[in-house]
Amino acid sequence: MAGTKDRLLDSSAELFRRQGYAGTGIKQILAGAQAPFGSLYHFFPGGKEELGAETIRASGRLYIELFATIAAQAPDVPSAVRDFFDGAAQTLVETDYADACPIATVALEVSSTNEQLRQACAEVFDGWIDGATRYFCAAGIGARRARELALNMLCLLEGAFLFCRALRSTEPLRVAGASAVAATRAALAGDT
Amino acid sequence: MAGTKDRLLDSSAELFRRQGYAGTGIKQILAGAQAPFGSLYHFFPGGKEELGAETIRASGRLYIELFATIAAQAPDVPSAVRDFFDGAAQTLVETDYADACPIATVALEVSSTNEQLRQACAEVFDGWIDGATRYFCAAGIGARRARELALNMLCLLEGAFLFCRALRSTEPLRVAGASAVAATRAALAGDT
DNA sequence: CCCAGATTAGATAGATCGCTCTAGTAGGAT
DNA sequence: ATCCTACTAGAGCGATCTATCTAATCTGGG
Repeated sequence: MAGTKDRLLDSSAELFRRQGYAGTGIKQILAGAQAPFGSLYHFFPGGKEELGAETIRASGRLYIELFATIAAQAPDVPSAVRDFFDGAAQTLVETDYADACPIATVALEVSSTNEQLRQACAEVFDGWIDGATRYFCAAGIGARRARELALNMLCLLEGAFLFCRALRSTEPLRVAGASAVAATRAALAGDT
Repeated sequence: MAGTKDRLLDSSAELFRRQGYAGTGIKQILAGAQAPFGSLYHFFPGGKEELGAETIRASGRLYIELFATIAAQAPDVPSAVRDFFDGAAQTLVETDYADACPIATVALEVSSTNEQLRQACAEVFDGWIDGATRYFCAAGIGARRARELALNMLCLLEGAFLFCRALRSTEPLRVAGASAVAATRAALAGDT
């Protein structure tokens, strides 16, 4: 069995992405992790807020790794983008439209209410944007164009997640994915 | 002074978009509306949930009207899209990155936890997608293409809102807006 | 003027919140 | 064997949550 600290992070990550930060109680996190009350404050003396910040950063790292794994298996860059969107749609259906972006729900909740958590989200998002930009740069796209493509892809993905979850449909993700793939191809072809 | 019911809806709309549904307390809503406790349960016997559902629908209607107002003043369709994104960025800066999408925060929170509120969000989103699709159709874009364009524009907008708020930057909105305008032009030109 | 319905006003109930506290156990180092 | 640190365990605190309740106060029609 994984260590208690990891179980706490896993439990809170799953609950935060589904019902947000404010909507998730400490006791619910502990029940999910099968951990006693004392353990939480042993590993996270800062309480819920510290657990939240660490959960956000850990979830962000995991999501980068997911993209890297998919990209490594794809034959080319547009295929990687397509596979990433397809995989997201599949996960969405498999989890009854619960598991989309690991931190978007929390990010919107805390952006205007909790500076520490907002910064954790900002760090994760910056890492995603930089990572995607470098990935596109490595494929031969110019730096400026690569960053725009990265931002467009991520905006399309996050927006589609929002609509898919509320509408209980994968249509937004399919349309946005097709658009992201087309934009990637255009950038690779050097179109202005 | 506006009626108490409207003040309650306005107050909750402002608070929900900034800190979400679970993160907003009834007392906070009442303080914002300068209304007594009894009034809330007089106008909304269903309590917080009924107020939430009505707030979501009212906010959704207002946002459609905002787009219609901007579109009516724009000389052509791409300009309307551009002005909408520009206006969103301006509002974001003016409100210290607080006022973005009126219901996205709530939508992500409730999509997996509260079926009644999820449905209210779904209705609003459906209305936005249909409205934008009809707008693009009226400009001469084929029905299927118009719906894809509408979804892409809305996904870009919502995703950009998320990143802008967390990163405290308008860059995502500017990049996404440029992309939406380009997609609109391409659709109008009949490109495949 | 008076009555009835609409609305205001806020005390309070009962549950749940995040968190602190003390006490206990497990396991390795010496 | 003992001791020390790491961790487990959960009772309980004060605060806050949503919601209910009763009473007071408007306001328009007869």
